[in-house]
Amino acid sequence: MNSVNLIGRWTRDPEMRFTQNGKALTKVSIAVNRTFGEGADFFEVVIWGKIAENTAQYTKKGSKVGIEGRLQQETWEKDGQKRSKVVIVAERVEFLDNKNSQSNNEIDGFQAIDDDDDIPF
Amino acid sequence: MNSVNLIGRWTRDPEMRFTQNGKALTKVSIAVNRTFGEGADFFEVVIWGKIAENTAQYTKKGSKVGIEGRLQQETWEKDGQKRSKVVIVAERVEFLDNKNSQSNNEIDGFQAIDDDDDIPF
Amino acid sequence: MNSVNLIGRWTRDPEMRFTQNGKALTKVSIAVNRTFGEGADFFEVVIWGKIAENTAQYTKKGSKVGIEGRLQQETWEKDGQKRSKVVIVAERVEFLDNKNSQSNNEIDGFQAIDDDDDIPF
Amino acid sequence: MNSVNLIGRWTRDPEMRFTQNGKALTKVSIAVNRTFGEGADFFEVVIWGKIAENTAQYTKKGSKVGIEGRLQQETWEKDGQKRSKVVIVAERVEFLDNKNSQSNNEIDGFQAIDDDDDIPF
DNA sequence: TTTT
DNA sequence: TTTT
Repeated sequence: MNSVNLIGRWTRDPEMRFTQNGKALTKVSIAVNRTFGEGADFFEVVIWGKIAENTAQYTKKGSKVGIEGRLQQETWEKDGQKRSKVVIVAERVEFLDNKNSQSNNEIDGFQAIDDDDDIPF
Repeated sequence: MNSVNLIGRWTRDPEMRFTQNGKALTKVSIAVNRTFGEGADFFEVVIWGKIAENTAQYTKKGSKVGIEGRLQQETWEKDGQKRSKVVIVAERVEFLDNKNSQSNNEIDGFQAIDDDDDIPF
Repeated sequence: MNSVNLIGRWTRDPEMRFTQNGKALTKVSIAVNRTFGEGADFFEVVIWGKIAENTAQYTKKGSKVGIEGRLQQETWEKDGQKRSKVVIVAERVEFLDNKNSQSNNEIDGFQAIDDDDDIPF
Repeated sequence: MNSVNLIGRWTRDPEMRFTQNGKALTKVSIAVNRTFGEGADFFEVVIWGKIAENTAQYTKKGSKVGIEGRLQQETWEKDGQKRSKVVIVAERVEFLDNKNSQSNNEIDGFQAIDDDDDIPF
């Protein structure tokens, strides 16, 4: 079992690229406010596939999102030394902003929740 | 282990009362939209203590919230028959609405996320 | 967002059948012990596909499992009255028993954790 | 919202100390097997208070546990450079081993699940 | 209806 | 009984 749930805001614009296999990969980082008003924690988020594309297209720095995913340890070498860090692989991303939100029918794989009264859900 | 995380909207105004022990108890129900735009699921939510008071005071029918909690089975008797249902005991409630959101410093036990554009990211 | 994580034991043997579409569907219920030793909560669990088959094959009444999934509201009519209940749709099931545990290579879609003493930690 | 749920095994003995405030603090790391049998991810875990004491006393390297908690970013300076890493602050720890498991009445704050048939639950 |  |  490996399950993570967060609500926060992107601290920068999501950056999407396509891997050699043609799969979309978006990287972004999230600020999660602490419960008792003392600052935030910042985590790196990795998103694959259609959700990666939607996130890059419909959200930006400052966007509020809810994410469901799992923790992953990324490892690499630098100067002959093994390094590692923890990232969140998001398997679902939910737009929580007014401006950016879209209907579920328009954006595949997203669950948008709107605040505007004039949007025809 | 017993952990639940939801984002949705209250389907009615939260109803708060105080138990005989003087502890605040709020009951409300939440609509959680499904991932692929086909309707919603509706769950009952129970909240205790200071968070119960804040929820009753600062949210209402239609308010968007994120909740962390656990599943609980409530049992009772009706017409001599045992009945039971599943409710969510919310241990944290996060306001996700513009209108209702307050700073973490103002509302004890809540993590509010503002939609203002002046966030220092 | 709709995410549930539980650890508990099946209170009865998992019952599997195939739907008209040929998809495996397993129903079972789980007992989740409360944190402070005062009894348990009982929830219904629904599992689809290959995981449904594996659960039916490799677990039974009393088996200890960890499950990741989501809450779902089931509705039906009885005596002309609308009835509804909450079930957990398990998207991952992890075997936590010695006897039943199998390697990840043997059972597709499962993450088994063995109790053997020869783990290379 | 910031919620993490993991099942895995300690990769080393939990190390407990008391902070200047007299609060118990246990550090340990966990190996979480991946879903499809390809290795594991390793995360650092921090535990406070009574649960920290129980974890240090009743579990050891190789112990299987379920943890509920939250993600936290730890930051420090090294060689004048800001460094940071992600750790899991465990708010609940559930013993999943036969050998180590104890009844809920004996160990405060733990939910133990036994595999032995001869333990009088 | 309930697991250990 | 249901939110947007």
